[in-house]
Amino acid sequence: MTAPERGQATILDVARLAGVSRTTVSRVLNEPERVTADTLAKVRAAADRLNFVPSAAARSLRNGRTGTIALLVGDVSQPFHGGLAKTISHEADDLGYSVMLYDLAHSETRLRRVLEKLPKQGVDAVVLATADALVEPETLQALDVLHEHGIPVLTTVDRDDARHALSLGFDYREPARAATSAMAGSGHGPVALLVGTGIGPLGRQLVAGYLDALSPGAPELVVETPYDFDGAQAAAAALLDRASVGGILAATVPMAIGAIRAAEARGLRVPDDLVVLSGEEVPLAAQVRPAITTLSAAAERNGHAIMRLLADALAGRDAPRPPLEAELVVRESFVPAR
Amino acid sequence: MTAPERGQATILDVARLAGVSRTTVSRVLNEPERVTADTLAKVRAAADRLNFVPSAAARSLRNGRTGTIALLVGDVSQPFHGGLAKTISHEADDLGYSVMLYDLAHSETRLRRVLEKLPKQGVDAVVLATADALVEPETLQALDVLHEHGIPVLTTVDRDDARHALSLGFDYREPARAATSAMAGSGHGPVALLVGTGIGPLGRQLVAGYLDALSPGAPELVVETPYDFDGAQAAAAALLDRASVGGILAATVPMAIGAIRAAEARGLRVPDDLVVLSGEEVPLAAQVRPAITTLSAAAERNGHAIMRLLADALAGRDAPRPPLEAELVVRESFVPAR
DNA sequence: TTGTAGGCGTTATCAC
DNA sequence: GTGATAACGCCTACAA
Repeated sequence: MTAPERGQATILDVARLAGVSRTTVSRVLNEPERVTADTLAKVRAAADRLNFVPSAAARSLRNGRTGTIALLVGDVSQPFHGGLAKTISHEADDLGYSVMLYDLAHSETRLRRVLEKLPKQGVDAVVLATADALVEPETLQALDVLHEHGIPVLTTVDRDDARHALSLGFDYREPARAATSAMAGSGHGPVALLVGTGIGPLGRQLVAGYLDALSPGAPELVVETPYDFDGAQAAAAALLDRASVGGILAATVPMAIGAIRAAEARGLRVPDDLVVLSGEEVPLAAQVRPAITTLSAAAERNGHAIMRLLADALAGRDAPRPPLEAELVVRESFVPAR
Repeated sequence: MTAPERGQATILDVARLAGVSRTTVSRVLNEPERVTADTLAKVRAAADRLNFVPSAAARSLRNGRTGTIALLVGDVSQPFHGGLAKTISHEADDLGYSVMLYDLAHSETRLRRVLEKLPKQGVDAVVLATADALVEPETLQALDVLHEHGIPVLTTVDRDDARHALSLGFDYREPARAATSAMAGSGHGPVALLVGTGIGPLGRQLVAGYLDALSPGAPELVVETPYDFDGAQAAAAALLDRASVGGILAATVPMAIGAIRAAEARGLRVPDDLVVLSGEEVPLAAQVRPAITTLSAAAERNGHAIMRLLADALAGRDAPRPPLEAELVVRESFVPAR
């Protein structure tokens, strides 16, 4: 009974029990083909018997990699982010990686604190899944530090503020233009845009596309609201009180729901009196009434694309950006004329 | 220019640049009070200049703890789990811990694979946030291994299947009984129960409470469905086709929404023809129409309670279970008579 | 107050 | 095909 001291059995315990050297045990773990079938069996048996599990700490100390990626997300409790987290968790698992989750609560302070502790945490890559703007110089500097440490950073939305970051190369400007234009063409009246406070990179694209679509003389109705139901509901209520609005393009599905509830509270029916469109596609959009017409990429597709990019980055390959295209998923809240 | 080789600067680089020993640098990091103000400044300056960050790998190899907790969740894209993940992420951060996220997709195979790799990943604690049943012996064995390694496991719902696991000590049986009874008393007709497939520990509590409330002769309408909107919608549709139902108690909010949509598709109005109640409280419940009346603890409260338990477990303290009480949040889908 | 030295568990290099 | 040995970066007795 070569009892391992207490707690973990180490590679040495296994070696002793199997009557071989540490090196051989290590080989069985990492290059089983370079070892005799006989010793292989012996070692495996010993490892099993001792419930041996190699120490991740020792391993990463030795070879520099941790097998971990960090997922920084604006707010996991929002449906799009939740779906993204789910997909990324699964795909990371397939790639043999684990995922560290950091919920930012849309706070740049929080983001900065996380970014600053990441190099020390030791992650192999970072996925930055937020549409929030990065304004503080310290945040950018923290990103630079990650880059210096050779840790790739991927973003789910194109952003010029995050230097060195890889992104999907997807631009919402044209989709937003087309959507705004279609809503304006539905004859309900002026179209408004609901974007997150601080207007991040995604918001800027939406605003640009929205402005592109505005016919001369049409009012510019761009409203900033917190990224959730409550914020959007309040903002939409205020908007509807002060302006005549026939269509609302909301960045997220919860924001679209908020806008719809605000409209309903004012006796407006969707889509009869007012049409509504969301910039993200999540299952929830089909589950509410009226079901929400959405635009562009779903969380799963985003997640897949990001993870492919990530796999390439981790393997040191040059990443060919998969073209992501926006499509309109027509439901009840807005049915474009055709 | 004491250039650190390439990549990371180590404690030794800092020591050299500051003209002190490694020990002193380490002390500056861990026991700053035991060091002269002068050397403290010198070392801090050097560390700053080199962008030094201590290696988490080396640290945990040395002292055995990783500063990481694993969060295993049935499906993060579901609102309750998303909210839980958010809360736990924030609280863990406050405690100085990082969170590894593992989405189980309600698959026990996945769960087992994760559990088996956890000791090797090196986490300080595990939060098991799923209501799914644990049936395979390998799963239980994997839990035992964690226990042997001294890694505490916390669950969000009381379960007798997970040996050694700490849980909140909250039982849904009585709340489920009261809710069923109230719905039955509303005079709409027989009450049905929608629970997740496989009926896990939470489901068993709901079923028990449901059965408690059934008056003699009332039909037992317990339906198992996947834990999401689609599954519940289909199950509710089938149920409504084969039985006369006046009330539905659904385990989750998405399931309740699915039931409501199925009812609507059959021309039934909620709550006029049919009342609906959900066993979990999430913001979404207030955002849909009809807004859903819910029962018992919210994700944040659960998250807080779990993290308090966790903090105690990690500190080796005996954990006093905070009493969690179920409350009814009355919205549109069911207004109890009073 | 500060420095010296040894070891945490693993893998890579080099011999045999 | 297998084994000895030296790191990886940090912490902590123990000594000075």
